[in-house]
Amino acid sequence: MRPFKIFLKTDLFRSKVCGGLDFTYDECNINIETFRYQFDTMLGTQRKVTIKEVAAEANVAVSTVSLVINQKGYVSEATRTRVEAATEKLSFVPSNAARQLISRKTGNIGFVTRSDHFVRNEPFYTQIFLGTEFEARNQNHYILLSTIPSPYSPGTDTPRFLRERNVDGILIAGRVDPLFITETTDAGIPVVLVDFEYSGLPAVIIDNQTGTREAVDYLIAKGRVHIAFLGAEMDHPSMEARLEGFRLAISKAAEIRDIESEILVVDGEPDHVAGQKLSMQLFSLDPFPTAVFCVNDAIAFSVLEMAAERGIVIPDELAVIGFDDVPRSSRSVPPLTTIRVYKEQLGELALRYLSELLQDNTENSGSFDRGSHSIQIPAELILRESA
Amino acid sequence: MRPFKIFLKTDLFRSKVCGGLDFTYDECNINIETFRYQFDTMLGTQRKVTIKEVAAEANVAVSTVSLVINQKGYVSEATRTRVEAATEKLSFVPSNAARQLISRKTGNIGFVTRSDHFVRNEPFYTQIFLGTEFEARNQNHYILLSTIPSPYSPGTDTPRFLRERNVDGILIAGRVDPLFITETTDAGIPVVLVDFEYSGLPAVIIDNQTGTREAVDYLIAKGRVHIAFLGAEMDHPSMEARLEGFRLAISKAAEIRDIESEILVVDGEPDHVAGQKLSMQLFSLDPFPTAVFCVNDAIAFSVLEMAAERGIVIPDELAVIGFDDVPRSSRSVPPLTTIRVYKEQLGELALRYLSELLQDNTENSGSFDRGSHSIQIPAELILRESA
DNA sequence: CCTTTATATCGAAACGTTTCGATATTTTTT
DNA sequence: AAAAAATATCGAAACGTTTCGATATAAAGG
Repeated sequence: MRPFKIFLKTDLFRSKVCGGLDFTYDECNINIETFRYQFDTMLGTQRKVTIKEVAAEANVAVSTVSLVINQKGYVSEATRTRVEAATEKLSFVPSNAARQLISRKTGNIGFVTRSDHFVRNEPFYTQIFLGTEFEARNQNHYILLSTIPSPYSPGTDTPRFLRERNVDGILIAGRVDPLFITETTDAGIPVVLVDFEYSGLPAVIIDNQTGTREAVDYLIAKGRVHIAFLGAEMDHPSMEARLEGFRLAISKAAEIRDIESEILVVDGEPDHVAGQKLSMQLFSLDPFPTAVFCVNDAIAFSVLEMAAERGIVIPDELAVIGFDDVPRSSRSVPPLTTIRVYKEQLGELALRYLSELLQDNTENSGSFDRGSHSIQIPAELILRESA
Repeated sequence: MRPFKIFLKTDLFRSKVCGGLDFTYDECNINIETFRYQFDTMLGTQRKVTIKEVAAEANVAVSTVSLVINQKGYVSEATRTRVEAATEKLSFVPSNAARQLISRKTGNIGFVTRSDHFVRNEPFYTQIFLGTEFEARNQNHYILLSTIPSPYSPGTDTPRFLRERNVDGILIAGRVDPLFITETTDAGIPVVLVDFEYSGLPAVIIDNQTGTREAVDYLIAKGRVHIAFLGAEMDHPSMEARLEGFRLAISKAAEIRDIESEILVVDGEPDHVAGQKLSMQLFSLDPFPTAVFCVNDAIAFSVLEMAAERGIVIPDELAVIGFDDVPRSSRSVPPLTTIRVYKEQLGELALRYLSELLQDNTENSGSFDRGSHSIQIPAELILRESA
């Protein structure tokens, strides 16, 4: 809009500069942004196109362009299409940095999980992560991933995005050191837990209890009477719920008594090591059970392996059911009957939940979080050949 | 520095406002940033502390604070300590958004891998990712992860960070659709490939050939004469290199002839499906080999399983060597002798390489990339019980 | 026909940094 | 002793957006 003048010292330079442009030196009465854009492209200096160039191209003010791309306020149909054409033509993409700066939001969401969880053999948390990543695209968020060590020391191990306040909210997947959780909530950063619960914070979890109950009901319906329970890390809320589900299912079945002697648990992570210990205990049980519910697939695999070594026929002599439905479950020998957890969906839901929380936060700022809920998502019994 | 005045309409408001502050209404001759800071904290409106407040606290200009925290230019020892104290006191963290805006850099690095690679059973690429994540902290970068589908369609599947130019560089892990690679290079974004090579682009790869040669040399040294090679996806540069290493090792051994009949390959990913096909072929070989080199651990596991079914004793009747050293290798039966790939290190190195590239790019902008190299990192033969 | 309301557009300020001269002081060189 | 160079500090402009009035026109209401 505003006309401008260029003062060039030599004729040579003058011809050089204006030679590549759409207008001559004499008629430099042109929008300065258009000039800069042309000048830069002529020199090969590819600057990012900004809202200013779009505005110049569409012959409107920058504020109008802003209104168009954010779909706010009043804009006439005519200018809207004009601006959109300009945006398209110059292939304009708004600068994230500038937006962050003015909106005082980062648009980033942190995803935190324990490093040992993340690299373990079965890609459980990896799949959850991918679920959040997928949903993040819809919600126009970026995910920053950070793993934390298991005994966590605040300050030292603090993820960079937390230290630099470079996230709007944080997703915590799986059990982590409570010190980390309090560190983030103390920092005033909204948090949603995934596959874990802690002190009433918003969480997205699996309906462990119902899932387990269905599985055990199935075993009972198939006429199995001696059903063992193999568990580990029983102070984990999910594990507690699974045991609870187990007890509930058993207690409903009139024909079964004396449960406790068939509930086997060990300390530590429910991994293959625990699985081996538990299998040993299982196979020395007397009377020998006809079915076993394992608290996760890793333990079930151990049972399968050890049964194969001892020549115990599955499922005829022993029915085995796991939990999680990791990819390997479908190709174990025999394929494992297990409870499917929709991991991607878990991640998706968690992100959407957090996203909503952030929305609410800004709309009525400082409002109390209205009775933070746990969202439960159902798990599904998948029948394969081990039960 | 600049004195200011506040005009408050009522006495009540006047007392309210100044009541919580360190100074009275009469002596409002104070730095305005200090006032705002105090005022905000009084109201409980926790604004992020900015460089301005630090400057006010340390009684210097904002530019001086900037010089101190970036360790640039001339700053006297006295003011430096004063500024550092202020920074510490107010626990100031520079705003990423503002920095990005002015520096025209995002500080982000994209990590791209195929989704099926990322969620596969063995956390190979997950570990590479964690390596880059680790190094990213040192280099003050954030990692944005995105997976892409295997037949990739540019435009539709384009990761958001690429579309929005929200990364300074991209790391591509494992084989991806060439269309994606050209899309990023066309966009002028520096890229480093990890565990894959393509058209002379900078890459960080494993020394596949030497690794394989060492393994086969070891088998030969142990007196194995009939050595088979099980491979898949042989158009992959890494696989080619492994086969080349195999051939080189064999050709050096005078006592071995007729290799080709013992080189078995199938198409498609080198996963357990390929492993089963290859194992079938292997076990129908005549004369039956005394050792087998598998192009990765997944295939080796299949061999192990099928050997167990057929009662073939490992390593006595058949020595088995894999490649990758995934976590499961140490607990297979028998534990797998394999070639260890330092996955975290691979990721670390790739990030450092990319980081250097970015540095160079800005320093002498527009310079040609001086003979882009592939960095090879050595693999190590790990002796366990299968060979 | 005048007043209010809705629609349309714009300019300028703000967000929180970094960097580029400008200026002032001290030290070194001639 | 004067000139040049090094040191120290500062103010202002810039980065690319969004948002807040202001202003102008068109439509609606009395």
